[in-house]
Amino acid sequence: MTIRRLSVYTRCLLQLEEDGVKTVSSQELAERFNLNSAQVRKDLAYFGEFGVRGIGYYVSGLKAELQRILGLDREWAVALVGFGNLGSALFHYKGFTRQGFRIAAIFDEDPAKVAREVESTPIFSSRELGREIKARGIQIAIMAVPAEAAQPVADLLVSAGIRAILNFAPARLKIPKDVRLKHVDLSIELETLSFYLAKPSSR
Amino acid sequence: MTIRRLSVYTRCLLQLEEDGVKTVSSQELAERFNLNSAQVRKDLAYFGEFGVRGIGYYVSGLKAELQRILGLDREWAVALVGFGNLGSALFHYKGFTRQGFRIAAIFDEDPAKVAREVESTPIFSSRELGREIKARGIQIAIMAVPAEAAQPVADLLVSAGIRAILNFAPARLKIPKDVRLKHVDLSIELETLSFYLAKPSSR
DNA sequence: TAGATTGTTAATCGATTAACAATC
DNA sequence: TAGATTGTTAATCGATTAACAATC
Repeated sequence: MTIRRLSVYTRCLLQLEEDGVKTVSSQELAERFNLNSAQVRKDLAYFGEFGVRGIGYYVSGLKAELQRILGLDREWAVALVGFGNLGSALFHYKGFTRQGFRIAAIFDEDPAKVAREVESTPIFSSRELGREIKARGIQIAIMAVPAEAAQPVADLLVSAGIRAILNFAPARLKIPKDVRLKHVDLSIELETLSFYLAKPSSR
Repeated sequence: MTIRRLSVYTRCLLQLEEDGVKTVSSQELAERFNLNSAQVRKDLAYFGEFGVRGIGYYVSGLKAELQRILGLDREWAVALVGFGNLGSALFHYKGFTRQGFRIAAIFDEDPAKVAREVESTPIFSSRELGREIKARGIQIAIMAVPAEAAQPVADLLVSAGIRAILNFAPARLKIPKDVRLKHVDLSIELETLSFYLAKPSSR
């Protein structure tokens, strides 16, 4: 939860920096997100003393610190698995690149696509997944495969040593307990939304 | 958090039903997800008494109950805002439809796209957003617009009375406090992943 | 020095877990 | 009846908030 909030603060600091704001207090940050100022201070103090008493936090400095903590100060090599309609769009999507996630290799089953290149990014067969992931130092995978392929592909990624998955397939991945792998199932986010609408009165 | 877990249980029950399993205990469910069986029982009991003492839960019955609670027993009319590369792929993506999210209208700025149809789904100008959303009973929007368009589009959606947004734009939406609107910013999920990799030793 | 705001300790709140009577 | 497992109460744990000394 703290990490989620750090991500939110970072976005806000980027905006403040653009607006030319030099310093910001925990109170000001808290108000923007309906949080308690003590919580903001605690979140920030957890990773070091970034603030200045009587002043607050220097926007640029704090932003840089948070980006470093979140791993947004570097580029991540990403594998895109599944190069159909969705995969192709995600490849061209600027959103990932913008945050430092560079698609270093594409994987697909379709022999017609394999061994070709898109904007100088190579497309491999899923059979080559393990080798290429290691060779290219890829730690994150974006999955855009059909639901039925989701679990087999996830298993492949696990044995290739991938460490994080953003899963667009409408299936919940089952990852062995002993594997240190963080994954986000997009479909769960959607289901959460529908609950909110189905039960407008509660929470 | 309970809702997130209900979503996970539902997916598991679907699988169990396919496998022909008739009943399941809180203990069995808990083991699958590294949860405590008391927590599973509490999650389920919160919405009614679905279990049978000495037996457990009937898979089919519980699945149906959870789907109802999550609003997955009906179809939701969804607006797709932004029909570029990503928007177009999301439109053809089976994942949303599969879970009952039907794209009822598309919105885009590009005059070349407006007033056309894709697979009998009409494309409107963003100016028509308010009218069409009301006319079609749309409550959920999927945003696939450029980062700089994200906030203005979100504001439009808010005034059109939309109640949930799945945001693919790499920007964190700012929603007025008095508006009851639930939104998921996909980019925050990504940033959470990178943190996990940047700090492998902690938490 | 006076005012502001941090970092942190202690108090509060909420969520998770253990334990068990109820009951199939 | 004996065994299993629920729903729920009480105990525990962790996260949020209030309060305040430290300090710019």
